[in-house]
Amino acid sequence: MNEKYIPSEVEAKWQKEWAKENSFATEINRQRPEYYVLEMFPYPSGKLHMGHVRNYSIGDVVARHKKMQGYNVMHPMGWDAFGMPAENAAIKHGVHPADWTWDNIDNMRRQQQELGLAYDWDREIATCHVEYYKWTQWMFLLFYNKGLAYKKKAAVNWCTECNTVLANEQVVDGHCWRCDSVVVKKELEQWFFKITQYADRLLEDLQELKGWPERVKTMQENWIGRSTGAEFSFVVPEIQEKIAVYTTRQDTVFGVSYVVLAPEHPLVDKLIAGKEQEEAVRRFIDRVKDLSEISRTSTETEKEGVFTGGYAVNPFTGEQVPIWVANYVLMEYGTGAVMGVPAHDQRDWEFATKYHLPKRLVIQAPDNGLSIDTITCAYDGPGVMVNSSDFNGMDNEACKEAICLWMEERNIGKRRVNYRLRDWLVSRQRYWGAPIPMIYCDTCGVVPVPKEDLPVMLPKNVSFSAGSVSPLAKVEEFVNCTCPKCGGAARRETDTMDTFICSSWYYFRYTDPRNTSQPFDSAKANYWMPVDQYIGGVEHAILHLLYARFFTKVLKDAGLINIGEPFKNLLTQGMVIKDGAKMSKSKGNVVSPEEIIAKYGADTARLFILFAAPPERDLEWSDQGVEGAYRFFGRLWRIVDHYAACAASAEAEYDVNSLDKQERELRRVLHVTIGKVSEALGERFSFNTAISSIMELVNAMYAFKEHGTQVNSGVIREVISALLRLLAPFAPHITEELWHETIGQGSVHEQSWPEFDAEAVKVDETEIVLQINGKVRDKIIVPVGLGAAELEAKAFEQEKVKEFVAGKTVVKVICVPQKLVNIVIK
RNA sequence: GCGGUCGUGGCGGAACGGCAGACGCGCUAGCCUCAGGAGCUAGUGGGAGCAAUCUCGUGGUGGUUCAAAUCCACUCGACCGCACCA
Repeated sequence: MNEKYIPSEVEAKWQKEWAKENSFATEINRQRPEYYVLEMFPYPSGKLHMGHVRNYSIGDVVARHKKMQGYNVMHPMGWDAFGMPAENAAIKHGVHPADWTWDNIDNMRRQQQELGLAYDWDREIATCHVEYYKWTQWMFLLFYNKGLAYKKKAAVNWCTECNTVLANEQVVDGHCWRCDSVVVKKELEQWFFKITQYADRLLEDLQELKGWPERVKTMQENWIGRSTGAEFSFVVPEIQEKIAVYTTRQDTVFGVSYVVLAPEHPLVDKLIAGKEQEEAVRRFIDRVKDLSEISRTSTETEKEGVFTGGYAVNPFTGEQVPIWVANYVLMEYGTGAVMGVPAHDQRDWEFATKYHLPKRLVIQAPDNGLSIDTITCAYDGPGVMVNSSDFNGMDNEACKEAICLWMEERNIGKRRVNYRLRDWLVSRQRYWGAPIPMIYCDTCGVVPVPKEDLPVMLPKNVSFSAGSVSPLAKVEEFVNCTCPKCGGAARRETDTMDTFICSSWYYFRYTDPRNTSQPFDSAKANYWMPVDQYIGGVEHAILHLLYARFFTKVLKDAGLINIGEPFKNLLTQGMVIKDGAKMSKSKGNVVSPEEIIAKYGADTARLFILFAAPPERDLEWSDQGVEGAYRFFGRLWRIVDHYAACAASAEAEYDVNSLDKQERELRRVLHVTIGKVSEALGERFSFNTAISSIMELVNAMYAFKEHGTQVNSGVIREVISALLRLLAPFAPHITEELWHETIGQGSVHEQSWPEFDAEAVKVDETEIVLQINGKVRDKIIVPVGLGAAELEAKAFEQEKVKEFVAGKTVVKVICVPQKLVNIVIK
């Protein structure tokens, strides 16, 4: 065995070997429990970054550990390969997006292999492959046929840099999630998926997700934004129209002093036509529309509005109230119109104060302390109804219900549930995506491409230039087609799909990646799904993770699968940070995985990343920490080298009773370690503590080595065998090499997980802490299993205890066997 | 404003309510060495003391408990998400 640890030699050697064996290919096997571990597949940007390394290292440990535990593990990898950067590269450098993408995939796959990641490469997929996007198109048709895909004209988010529309989820603080440039509103006709139809189930089923971080569930909950209230209408007699309003505070209807419309509200025109206010209202609306989305919806922005000149009738009181238009009312939420109750809504309060609109108190606080003349802000607490006709005296919460009944009886309104969630805008005016399989025919209208005609191939010969027209629109051969219904001349849809559609079902495709007749076989999907452990960044909390849940529910309803949630357990890994900031080119603080692997090897890179912080927390990069991980492997190598011959020559079976004290102690530490590592890799995924206990075991081996030359080779073999198996999921290469140098047969990765021997960790004596009034004053060594009474007696025999107790009264004695004695004195 | 997460040595981080600081980094000393930015061994929270030992210490203030980093209340700070959502 080589005396020195040379990672490059060891790693190259085993990577070659593993590739030859295709060791991580999996098939359905009903003899063993299945386990599906998945890392979010990457966009093939060209190179792996440390975030990827962290993501895949975590997944790899889980996969390898579960396999050693006897699970039938599926651990696949693939490519989220459609998307903007490929197209930008085409515009900038004249490379075709397809060539650019496939080259990048090759490079990143090579890097993953250099990390020693245990993937089933037979299942590799790429969403830009025609055999994949054919089924993405099939999915689109499924949604269309279920009435879940539709086209509508709406004010949509437009990224000026990407030259395409974006879904609401993809706009972050008014900026594009990918390129960070400002997003503007544009009135366009676009394709949508009806995710709002699933809003309730997406919300309710969050409760099922016991294995998801609270944070992610809350974010989804916020995003869906369910609220319950009522909808009813104010009649506007002069134009014979009704203004519907949505409110969660139907208990305050008697306090309405005005109605406000969003500037975009369709009734505004009719209402102001011919009035003296018309000019002023139009000027106001034009000004508000010019404001960016961010400033328009900011809480900082001052509430502004204008009177329309019109009046509406409050159906509860018969009163006429003025109708205003104001910037703080959003057309997209509720009905685009709200009732103004200044006394009980802070926004209305501010608005009414500014424009001298009347305020009426309709809920009195429990202490009777509210008077409309003295309060200085809206009261939104609980209380008793006042100034509310028949509802006076009622508790306001109960009143909410009573008002609903009253409305429903008279048929003037109803209960309503509202969501913040909007439908998912799925069309994109870009080339590098899956073409939307729709055809426009002058005679037949919108016609879906028949499933048997799929795929709608993405043409290769396209000219790329920056601009707002989808490149596909300029490809005559693509656009012109025949109508599948009437056979007449027709045009293809030239938009492609949001790449989040591609990534919404890829985890199903892994279960049956080469199927040519359907997206996947249901039996296979049902065998593997749901994903037992999903791992990825938290940035997808309400993007990919919400879309994927939506897709899963639709596929379930379509009878394709029998599960309602795709990801049983979710681990959101933290970012990799350097000098306090996320690694990024612009900050110049990037450490490339390539560099680290070349210098220290993949095992070191993996070990450092897993050891430096718990997986869900941010990880501060430390070059010295990397050195430390490397040093540990050197230490491991030398100690195993020292005992290699001894271990290799030993029999696997030996008499545990023949061990001397030091050997017993070493064996005890081994089994303590097995226990700790097993526990740490169980539910908790605290890889850092798992590694620290393995380090302690190695330290114990060095301590043992100090003690002499005569050793029982059996225990040495047991220790090395178990040590290498414990470490194998973290550092696959070095453990494989050392395994072959010592234990020998087969691959360490084909071995079973070490078994914990409870007998081995038993000790004869244990240390007991003696406390006086909760403070540690002494420690004694006592035989294990000493009862409380004996322990107490022993404690009082101690000189130190006697000193403390002398002249005092013993109030109480607490004995925790095996742990401590606490004597309370006064 | 609403919701979530989190505050522990010089640093990354450990601690089923039971010895705070495991493990690693850094630092110090000794050994080994021609040498070492290699390796091995030992030490390493602050303060006091020659020492045994004492004392303070997990953002802050209270509380529960024999016992609190851990549980509860309030508070301060950091980060994240949503935010004029009616």
